[in-house]
Amino acid sequence: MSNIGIKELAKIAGVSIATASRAISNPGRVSQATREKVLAAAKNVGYTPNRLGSGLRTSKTGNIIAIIPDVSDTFNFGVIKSLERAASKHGYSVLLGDTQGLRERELAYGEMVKSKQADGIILFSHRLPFEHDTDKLGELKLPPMVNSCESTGDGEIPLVSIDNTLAAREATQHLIEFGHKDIAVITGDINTPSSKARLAGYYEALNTASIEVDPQYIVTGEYSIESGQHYAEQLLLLKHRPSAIFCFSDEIAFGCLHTLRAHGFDVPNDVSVIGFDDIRFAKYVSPSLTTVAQPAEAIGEHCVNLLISQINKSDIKPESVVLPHQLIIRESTAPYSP
Amino acid sequence: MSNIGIKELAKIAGVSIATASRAISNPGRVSQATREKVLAAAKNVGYTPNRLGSGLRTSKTGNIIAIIPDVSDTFNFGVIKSLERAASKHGYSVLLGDTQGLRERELAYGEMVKSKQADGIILFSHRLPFEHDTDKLGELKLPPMVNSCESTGDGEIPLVSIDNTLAAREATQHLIEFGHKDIAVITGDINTPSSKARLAGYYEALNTASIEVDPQYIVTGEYSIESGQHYAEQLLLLKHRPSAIFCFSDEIAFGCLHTLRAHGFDVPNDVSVIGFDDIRFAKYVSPSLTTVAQPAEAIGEHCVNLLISQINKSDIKPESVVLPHQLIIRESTAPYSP
DNA sequence: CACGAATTGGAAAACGTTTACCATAAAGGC
DNA sequence: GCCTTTATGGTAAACGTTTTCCAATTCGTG
Repeated sequence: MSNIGIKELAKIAGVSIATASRAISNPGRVSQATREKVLAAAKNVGYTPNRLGSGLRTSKTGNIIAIIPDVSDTFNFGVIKSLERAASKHGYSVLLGDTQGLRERELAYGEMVKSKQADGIILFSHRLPFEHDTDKLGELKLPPMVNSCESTGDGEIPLVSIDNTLAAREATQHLIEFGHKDIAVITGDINTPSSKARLAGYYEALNTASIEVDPQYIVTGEYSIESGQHYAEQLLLLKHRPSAIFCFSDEIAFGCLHTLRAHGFDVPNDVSVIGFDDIRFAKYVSPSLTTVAQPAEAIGEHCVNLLISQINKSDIKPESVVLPHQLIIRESTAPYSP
Repeated sequence: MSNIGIKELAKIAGVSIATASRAISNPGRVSQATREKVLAAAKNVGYTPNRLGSGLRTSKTGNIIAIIPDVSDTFNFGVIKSLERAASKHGYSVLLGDTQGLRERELAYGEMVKSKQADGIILFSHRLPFEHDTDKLGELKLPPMVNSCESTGDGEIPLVSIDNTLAAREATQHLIEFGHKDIAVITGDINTPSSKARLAGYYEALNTASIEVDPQYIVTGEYSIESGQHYAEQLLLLKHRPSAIFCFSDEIAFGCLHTLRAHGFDVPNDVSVIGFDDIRFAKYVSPSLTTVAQPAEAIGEHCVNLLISQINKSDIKPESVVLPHQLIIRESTAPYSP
């Protein structure tokens, strides 16, 4: 069982333990010949460096922890996949931290950098995973960290996201251009910056078109199918029903479509529905979903790059990056027909 | 920056370094009073044990690596989520290992136990992530490992799954009971044990009902929407079209539904479609999908339990566990109408 | 009050690696 | 052949923890 260590490897390769280490890790002032000799020996005897040993010495783990309120959200998942791929390209691994919205678990995952289980954090939430007094936030010594899609809003943590306000405005404008005036929204958790920003975009579009906002048409929900299912019903109960519904995520839209269908409404002829995210299933449902595409892949990549640059030189706080979105028009939206 | 260590903690708490350690970690022959004293001091000064240090000493990382061919498969994802939750309940974290089907990456992730980045492996694939000669498999000293849903088939690794053959037989029988005789299947990757087993179940059902198997109706695909989309077309091109299609995953079924719809076929009146997995979206698509539910949550939990029991006593090879499935009849299947 | 049991202290080894320091050896340029 | 690079060897300290070994102390109970 006892695995071979670098000491034995050195002996077998016929070099000193110092050169063996130099040959395995990079910082190599080792001749090409000896490096090959060592590597060959390592392969031969099946030597694999013990990361705990090297980590203890270098204070690096090679892990990144992704802290996510809900891992099974399909959009988030796309980002995670891309995260994993990008991380592994740089020699990092991704730890999954599904908080289920529980503060206790947020804190536990937030500790992982301090406890040297990870070198940095990619945060999918607007809540900082640390205990802190809101007034003296500046005093908090933050570990390397990047916000994905949701911002903590303190300006300390670089954010990778699209321009949610603009995207939502465009989505709303699309409906307006189709002649809709009674446009409802079902938001995600209204505490999230993404939902707030999208709501702002919705207002902007209505204002620009001089359409009065009917507060009844604004329903604050959650980012989930069930939420879409439930709040769509609420909208159908209104005396004056909306002719279009802007859902702040595709999952909400799916629930919404389901409810509409269940009550005999035809989409898009009776009601137009537009989603947000462009998850994998959006184009396969019936009717296929008009939605705002977010570049999940690029988001993941940028998060990793920004995080690693912080890990390498901790004094640097990289700039936030705004990635392009795209309105994708499919079958679930149609011109208004009275 | 310099974090406090257990030495300083001991001094602050006014105890010896030995008792401090005993108080923090469990194996506690420490009085309740001193334990509390130490814990209070730890909380006070913000002490968090360095996992690299303790890991190096105990040879435990507290990590589990999940090796998965395709992380974004929605069903797998459900298992992963449950994995994460169960693992964290036991103090473990989950590392994500998306191999994208690449041997190179499989091997890299397989090494992680040896390199002490993880204590055990949960494998979502039938391919062993190690270099080995197929003939002397027994010589391979396997790390703690559990198979999720797919088996490597060597009997060395406990498997957590449903009875795929039985489940597929029941699904096929459901179609037969609806009067269908021309029943096609679109399989997943036919190299996977799950697809093989499901195909066997399909045969069994047809044989039992004395229905002759038409090889044209058996299409070997992949577990993906695109595959379903593509191979459904192939089935539609047959001179004598099937009246029902059994898809070996819900994603395949989604693609299949999409193609059928695109070509003007009505589901279930023209063609019945049945899926497999019961992913979250299955009941929300239109028509809602008849499918075989797999207990993703229970699968994840059992995987973790089996793995941890191996980690704790490595001489034990736990038994495989077969979990119950359930045929869920929704709208996408209907009695045969000529 | 005495005696066994339970708890704590002190010191140090061990886990496996990287790296700094210095010495030595080989290689190359003049 | 001398001198400067360059490559390597040897040794040892450090990273932070757990744990062992004893010895010393306190505690509870009769």
